[in-house]
Amino acid sequence: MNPLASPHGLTSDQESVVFIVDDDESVRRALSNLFQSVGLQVQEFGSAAELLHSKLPDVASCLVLDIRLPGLSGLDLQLELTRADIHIPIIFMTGHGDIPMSVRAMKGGAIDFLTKPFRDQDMLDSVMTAIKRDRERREAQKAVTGLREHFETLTEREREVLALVAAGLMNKQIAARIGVAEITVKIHRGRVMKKMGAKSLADLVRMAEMIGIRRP
Amino acid sequence: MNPLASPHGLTSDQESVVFIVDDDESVRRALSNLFQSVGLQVQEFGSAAELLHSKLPDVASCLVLDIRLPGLSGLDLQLELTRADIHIPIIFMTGHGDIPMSVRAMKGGAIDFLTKPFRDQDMLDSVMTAIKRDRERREAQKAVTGLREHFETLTEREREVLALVAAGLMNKQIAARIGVAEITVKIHRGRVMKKMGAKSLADLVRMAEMIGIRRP
DNA sequence: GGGCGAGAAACCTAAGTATGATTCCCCCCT
DNA sequence: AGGGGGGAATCATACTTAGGTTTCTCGCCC
Repeated sequence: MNPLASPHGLTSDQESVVFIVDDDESVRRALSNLFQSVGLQVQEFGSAAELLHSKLPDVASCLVLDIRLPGLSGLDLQLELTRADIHIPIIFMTGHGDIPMSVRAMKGGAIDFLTKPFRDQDMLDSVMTAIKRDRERREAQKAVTGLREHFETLTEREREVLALVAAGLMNKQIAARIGVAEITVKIHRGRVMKKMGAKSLADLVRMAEMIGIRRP
Repeated sequence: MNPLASPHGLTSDQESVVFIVDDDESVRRALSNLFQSVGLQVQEFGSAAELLHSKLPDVASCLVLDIRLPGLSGLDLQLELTRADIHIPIIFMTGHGDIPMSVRAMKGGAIDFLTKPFRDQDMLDSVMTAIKRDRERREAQKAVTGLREHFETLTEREREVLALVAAGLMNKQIAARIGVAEITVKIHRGRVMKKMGAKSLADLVRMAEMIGIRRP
């Protein structure tokens, strides 16, 4: 049997969690069962504050959120998370929502907005989509973060040289621009390549693009 | 007075059109007046088919679409346009919509989904956002298209060399890979630079990224 | 003192630019 | 049919410029 398959026969998405936020325990229980039945891990919260005060595991995940919550509403929570630069995909559900609410949620980047009662399969589809998106976002993020860490080890001069190299200037032009000898530029340049772990100039240019280095 | 300002005192967005699709002429008339009052150009259609059969001007624009239309519905039209790879921003309006409709529209990339009656200012805000987005999309598209045109002028060999150069290989490595002498690679490479209009290797690498050249 | 920036000298490799020549293939004209 | 032109690809030779490394030396500042 495929070791990646859950005991239920569906593939478990290697480390992924669904966070459920709903003040109704019976709803949480039902959703938990649903998600666990397909091999997903689950974590339950009774309010937005509860979720905000807990530290979320660093794995692909998504939020299943009731619009109406005690304290912060679901939409408020979405806004808070966005402001905190936490971009976990959100699936909203509601029994008494309206169109402006759903539009606001979707504009805010929500994956879906389900009206109760919804079909289990619809919820599962949305959760799977959300987790897939989160995994992709995390992978992209991880690459950029790694690059930024390398970038942090550069000295001011080296960053300056990196920017000019990535802009396509020749060593002698860079030297003239920053007022040093060409040989000095070569030395900085070599160190930049080593510190950034670039195996070629093409590599370095792509790295500069990824961490958003603007031409000076 | 600022030559970019319209006679109404609001800045006219240099060449931009709003396409209105609604089967109710009085609605179209009212919207036309609204948009023209802020210096926007307008084009009206009574049905989805009417719009699909007309050739749209090549300027920043957006669609204001009633959900309920004779023939193809607004959502159907959105789907058709997406399938035809036409990504003009869409603003929906409806008097009798529901949440699933709005969610479907937003998932499909709509800018907004307004319920009648809406405030004029809300519609104008959405239209401005939509046109701004379209202008940005067009500019990005134009750059890529220009690059692709240059790419089309390359011979097979030159494209091969371009891909390997962008991947960061040295001339001698490229030569070995494709089974020619290093000098030949240099010649191809020089021609690639000229034909693509790249002023530096960094330039060329970015171009390759933009037109989506995958490392072989 | 150690990290950082700057630089000199020497040396080597990589890249880029002619010039010329050959071959192959395709198309057009006589 | 035959001939010519031209684009494309290939390679050689020769030369110039750019890029990169190593070693060593200063000066500065914390």
